[in-house]
Amino acid sequence: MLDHLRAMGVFACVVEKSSFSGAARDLGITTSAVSQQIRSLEQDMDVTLLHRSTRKLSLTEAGQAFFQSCQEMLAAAERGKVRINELRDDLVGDIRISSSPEIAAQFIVPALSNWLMTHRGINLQLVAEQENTDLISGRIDIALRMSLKHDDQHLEAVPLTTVDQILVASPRYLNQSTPIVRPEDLVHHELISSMVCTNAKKLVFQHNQRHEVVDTQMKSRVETNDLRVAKSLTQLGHGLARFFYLDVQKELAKGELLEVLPDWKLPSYTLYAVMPKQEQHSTKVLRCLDVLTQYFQQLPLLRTFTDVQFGQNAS
Amino acid sequence: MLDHLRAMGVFACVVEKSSFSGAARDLGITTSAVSQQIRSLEQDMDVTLLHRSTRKLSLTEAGQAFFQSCQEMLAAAERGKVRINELRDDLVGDIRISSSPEIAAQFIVPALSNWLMTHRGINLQLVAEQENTDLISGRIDIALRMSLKHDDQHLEAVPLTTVDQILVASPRYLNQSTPIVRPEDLVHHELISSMVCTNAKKLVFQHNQRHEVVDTQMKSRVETNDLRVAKSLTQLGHGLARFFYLDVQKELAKGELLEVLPDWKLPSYTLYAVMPKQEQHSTKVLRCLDVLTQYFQQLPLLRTFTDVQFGQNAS
DNA sequence: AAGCATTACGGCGTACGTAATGATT
DNA sequence: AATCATTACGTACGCCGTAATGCTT
Repeated sequence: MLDHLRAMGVFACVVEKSSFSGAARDLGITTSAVSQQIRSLEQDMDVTLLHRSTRKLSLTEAGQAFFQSCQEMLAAAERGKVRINELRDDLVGDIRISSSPEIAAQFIVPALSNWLMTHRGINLQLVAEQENTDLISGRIDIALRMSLKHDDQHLEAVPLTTVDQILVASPRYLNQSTPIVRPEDLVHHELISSMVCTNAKKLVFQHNQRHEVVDTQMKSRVETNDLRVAKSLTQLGHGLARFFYLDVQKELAKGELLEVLPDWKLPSYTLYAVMPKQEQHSTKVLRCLDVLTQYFQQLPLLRTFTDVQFGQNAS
Repeated sequence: MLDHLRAMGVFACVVEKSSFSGAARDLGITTSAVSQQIRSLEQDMDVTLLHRSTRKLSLTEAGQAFFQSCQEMLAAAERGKVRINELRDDLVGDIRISSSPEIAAQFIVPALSNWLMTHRGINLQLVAEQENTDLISGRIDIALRMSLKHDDQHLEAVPLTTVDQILVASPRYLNQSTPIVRPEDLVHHELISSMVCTNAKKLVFQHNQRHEVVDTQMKSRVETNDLRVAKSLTQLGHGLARFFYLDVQKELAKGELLEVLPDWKLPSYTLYAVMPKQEQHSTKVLRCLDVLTQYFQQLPLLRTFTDVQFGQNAS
C-alpha cells in the first residue's frame, strides 16, 4: 500500500519530462537514482512501463495508464500540501470558539465583529454552552473560560482580563434587613447562587484598605445555573447574590440592585482564552487571539475603583 | 514533491482507523513507526494534524482537509496498480500489430479472427505499412516481418514459418525465350523486382538434389514496391520476377505464371514475429503470439515439395 | 492491569551518489 | 565530443523495531 509511492512520483516526473535526466534535475537527485527507482518499480510490478532507446523514451500501454494514476496521485498530494499551507498561514477556514452564552453575546461578538467583516474567508463557529465542552473532541480552537486560576496542564491559557465578583441585593431587601457592615453579618442571610460550582456558598472577603481576610459560610435555599433566574430572584428580595460585576453592571447603574459590603472584595476571577497545547497554532487562531486580547485591553475596566486601589492581576 | 508521500499514506490509514496501533496492524508495521511518521509529517509541515488525548484521536481542521487529499492520493495509486495488473494479466486493452498490408490481410486477420471474437476486451490495432516502422516509437507489440535472418539485437524474434522465394514468368514469355535450364542462363533475362531491398538483383540458387550453389547477377529495367504492379508486369511478359511463393500461389495454380528453374531453390525467408525485448510481456501479447504460432503450425505448408526433400530452416 | 501513544536508541535496509560503461547523435 | 541511460559499488540516512515510559480506562 505504501510501497512505490515515491517511485510513482519519480515515474510521473520522468514521463512529464520525457527524460530521466530531466526528471533528475527537476527532483534534485541524480539520473542514477531515477533509473533505479523506475527499474525497481518495473521489477516489482513485473511490467515494462517505458521503452528506452537511449535517446527516446516511449510509454507502453501499461505505462500510459499508470502514468495517469501517478499524476493524479501527485496532484492529490500537492493539493493537500497547498491546502495545509493555506489553513496554516492564511485567514481562511473555520475557527471554533467555545464559551458560555453570556460571554459569547457580551464579548466575543463585539470583539470579533470588525475582524470577521474584514476577513471574509473566516468562518466563525460560536459554540455557546453552559458546560465546558472538551476542546479536543469538540474541535475548539479557543475557549473563553472564567476561573480563579488556570490549572489544566494540557491546555494553554492566555489571561484576557480579570472579572470581579460582587455581592448584591435588592434595595427593598436591604431596607428590611439589619445593616450589613462586616462579612460576619452574612451568616444571617441567604445566598442565591448564580453559579454551579463547588464551595459556591463559601465566600472569602478581603478588605479594600486593610489586609484583613474573612471566610464566611452562607446558607442558601434557592440555587440556579441561569443568570436571569438568579437576577430575578435577587430583585424580588429572596436574598443576597454573588455575581460577576459585568453581569449586573446595568442593574447597579439603574439602582435596581445594590452592592453589599462595598469595602470588602471577593476574589477576582480571570477570563482566560484557553487553547489546546500544540507546537504551532494556525495564524488565523493567533490573529483571532490577538484581536480578543486587544479588545479586552481597550475595554473600559470591569470595575474601576478596586482596580485603581490594588491592581488585580490574577494570582 | 516526493517527500512525505509515505507519511501521507500512513496518516490516511491512521485517520481511517482512528488509531495509531490500528493503522500499524493494518500496515504491518509497529505503532512506533506510525508515530514517527506522523510526527515528522507534522514537524515538516509545521502544523498539527491531529490532537491526541491518549485514548482518543481527533482531527484538526488542517488534518481533516489533509486527510481528504491523502485518501485521494492513495486511491489514485491503488487505481494505478490495479490497472497495471489488469493490463498485465488479463486479456484487455490494446494490442498493436505491424506488418505489410499483404501479410496483414492474408495471415493476421484469419489467424486472430476467432481469438478476437472470444476476447471482447482486446482492441486490435493493425498497422499495415510498407516500411518497417520503429517498434518502440510506434508502440508496436508484435511486428510480422520477413527476413533471411533476424539480426537486430534489440528486438526479440520468434520464427513463425519459412517462406520460399520462387522465380516465375508468364507462359507466353517462356515460350518466346530460349529454355532456361541453369541459373547461368538468367543473365540474358531481365528481373522485375517485387521487393525494394539491397542486392535485390543478386540471386543465389542451390540445386534441390546436388549441393551445387550458383550466384547470379541479373539486370532489371523495371522496379516496383507494389506486389500487384509486379504481378501485372510479369504476366504481361516484361521479364522474370522473384516472388514469395505465397504471393503467387493462386497464379501458379491457375497456370497464369510458371516457375522458372524448378530444380533450383532460392534462399528461404523466415516470417518472424518481432517484439521489443523486455522482461515480461503482457499475457495478452503472449497469448496473441501463441495464437499466431498455432495458426502457422496448422497452416498447409507454404511450398510442399521442397520442404519434403530438404527441410527449410532459415540459415 | 491492559491498551495506547511517545520517545530514545540502535540496526538494517534502501535510496542515493560516484564513477565507469555503453549507446546515440 | 556531448548527452543520456544503465550498472556496480560503497555509503549514509531513513525507516523501523525494541524497549522503556507515561497516560488513560
